[in-house]
Amino acid sequence: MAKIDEVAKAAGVSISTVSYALSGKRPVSPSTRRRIEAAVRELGYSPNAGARMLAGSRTQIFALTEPLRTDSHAPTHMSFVLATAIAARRHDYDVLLLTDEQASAGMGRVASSGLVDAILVLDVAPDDERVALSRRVSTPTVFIGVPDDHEGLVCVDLDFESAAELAVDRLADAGHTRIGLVGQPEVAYEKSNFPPRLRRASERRAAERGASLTFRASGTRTSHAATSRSAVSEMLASGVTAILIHAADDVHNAVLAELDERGLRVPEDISVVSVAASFDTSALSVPLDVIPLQPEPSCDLAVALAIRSLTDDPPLPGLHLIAPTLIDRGSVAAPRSH
Amino acid sequence: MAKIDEVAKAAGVSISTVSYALSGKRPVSPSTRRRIEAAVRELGYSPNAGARMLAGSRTQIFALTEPLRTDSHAPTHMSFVLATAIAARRHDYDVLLLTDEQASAGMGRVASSGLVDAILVLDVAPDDERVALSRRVSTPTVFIGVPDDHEGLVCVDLDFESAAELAVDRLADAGHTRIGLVGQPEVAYEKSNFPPRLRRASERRAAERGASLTFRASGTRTSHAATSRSAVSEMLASGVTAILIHAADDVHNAVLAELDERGLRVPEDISVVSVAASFDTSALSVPLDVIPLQPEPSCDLAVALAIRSLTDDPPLPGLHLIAPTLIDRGSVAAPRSH
DNA sequence: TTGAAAGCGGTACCAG
DNA sequence: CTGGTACCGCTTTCAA
Repeated sequence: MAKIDEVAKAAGVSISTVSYALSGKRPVSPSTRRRIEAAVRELGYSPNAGARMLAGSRTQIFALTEPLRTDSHAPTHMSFVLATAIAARRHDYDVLLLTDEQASAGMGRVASSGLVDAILVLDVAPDDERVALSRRVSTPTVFIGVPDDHEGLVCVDLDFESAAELAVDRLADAGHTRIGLVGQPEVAYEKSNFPPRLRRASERRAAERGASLTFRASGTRTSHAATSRSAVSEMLASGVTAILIHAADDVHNAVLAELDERGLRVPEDISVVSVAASFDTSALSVPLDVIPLQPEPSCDLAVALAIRSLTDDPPLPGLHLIAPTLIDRGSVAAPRSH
Repeated sequence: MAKIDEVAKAAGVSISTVSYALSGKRPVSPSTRRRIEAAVRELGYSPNAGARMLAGSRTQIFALTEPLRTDSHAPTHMSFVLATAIAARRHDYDVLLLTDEQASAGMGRVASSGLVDAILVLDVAPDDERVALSRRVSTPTVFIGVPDDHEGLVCVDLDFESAAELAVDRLADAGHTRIGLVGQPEVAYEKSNFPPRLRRASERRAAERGASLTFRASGTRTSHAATSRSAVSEMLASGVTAILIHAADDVHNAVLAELDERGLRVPEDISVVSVAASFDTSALSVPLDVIPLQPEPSCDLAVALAIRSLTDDPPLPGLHLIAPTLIDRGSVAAPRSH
């Protein structure tokens, strides 16, 4: 709770010198710098946040808006929140949590009160109402996810289209012509932005490669296991030789359990690839080839863009997509010739 | 981005009158108040956060510290974070997320920079390092959870001891003398504060009621299902007629699946009670009697205490425990006489 | 019931 | 390389 003038006195310098020594915005001789640093340490000085905001016009705070949708996968969601907070801290930013109260009023509030320097938008819906809001406020906004109408917005995300193509190609290259896609719960295809993107791109690519693609959603939250197992049954019955999974870990477990129960080995009898999984697929009963969905790259980039949008060289609006990578764990092989 | 002096001019009053009209800390005549409110609306005025902090010395921000422990149950954790944020907003407070970077340095930082008015501590460990920190800083701190050494701290939590007693009594009253407790994963008994509290209290109460209590942890995150099912098997083998579950939803499912597979009906053949569940037990295949662990009461109280600790009548240090309630869903009956 | 003005604790410009 | 000081925008005493 010491103030800057006390530090100045203790170090025998002026207030401005202390300020500059701390911000580094002006050269300070090594000797005075040392004295100042010593004084800072002695007094446990830490600049007052409010004063800094007022004088500086940088708050060092980002808002993170997240709708409290009950259907979004909590562990995945949390990992994005954490990754964002950590990325922000690396750049000396704190994160203010906005849980989308009444119609994202929070966004307007923090923007117009100058509480935050930028806004990060998480868990984006296809028709997200925060899109309109972000266009109204002057506070720079970065979307982590891609809404349908993203004109003029800065959006960061995994390139789900490429991820889908990569996955389909992987199977097609191995010779598969009948592919099954076990997807997210139905609701995710309406409320979330990336499941439809991944599904459409998979279907498109499969067609391009001359393969058939059978899609099945993975039921509701409580019926994951049962729904996914019956989806697998149907797929097998229709001659599918390879399965793509875009779903939570429990669905993966259910699919693998079903295959196991039928005595089907991976990859000898059937190939399996996990797309955009946000958990560790090597911990499954059968390690799966995966194109991981990692929070870090997206969140790091989002933070970087937010910071850059505070400079005189702001990022261009548009999609900043992260290239997917495929991790080979040996769960893909050529289809059984029969 | 309008400023207070513009509002004052527009309303034809002084700056101070605008300030008072908005804060309500001084009577303002209805007519001027109306003019001011109109001006505020016209200009879209919203007081600058930094200036307010500096002049007022209230930031209207709470810090929420959460360690990024990988073993804590994400959905439960998130529901506490959300409940806290919502409770805070109801009192015009925003929440700053501190993800326990290097040794809770964040707590010290936000405290000494005066960025927040109070600190809320989540996901408390028995030997939480944040306890020592909270004693060092002058910023009021409220723990949601009870660390081993909680002297002088303000702690809020469900009364897990009473919850355990309530659950055991429920079964004992029905005539059960052999009770099984399917608990959390092992790690939770070291890293988290409430599982041991619940376990100890259950054992104590069972002893008081002349019943035996067999405890089994529910394995690691990935082996929930298998471990819990074998736990149930062993318990049944040792003559248990009632099961207490203190675990996540998948463990509940596993236990019920195991019972079902053995042809045991609830409650005719075996009684089951869920303790401190943070999900809806009525959605299980068999609706279970439950003593719910709800985030809202704890988080609301924590926020209320934080606010009160900013007044001249701060809350007394100590445990603020929330009384548990039992919801009867018909999963308990008298043991089968054989 | 209202106004004037002194801070709150920094930042950054203008001098030296 | 260092000092003096005018703000930043609001809250709150002190006066009227």
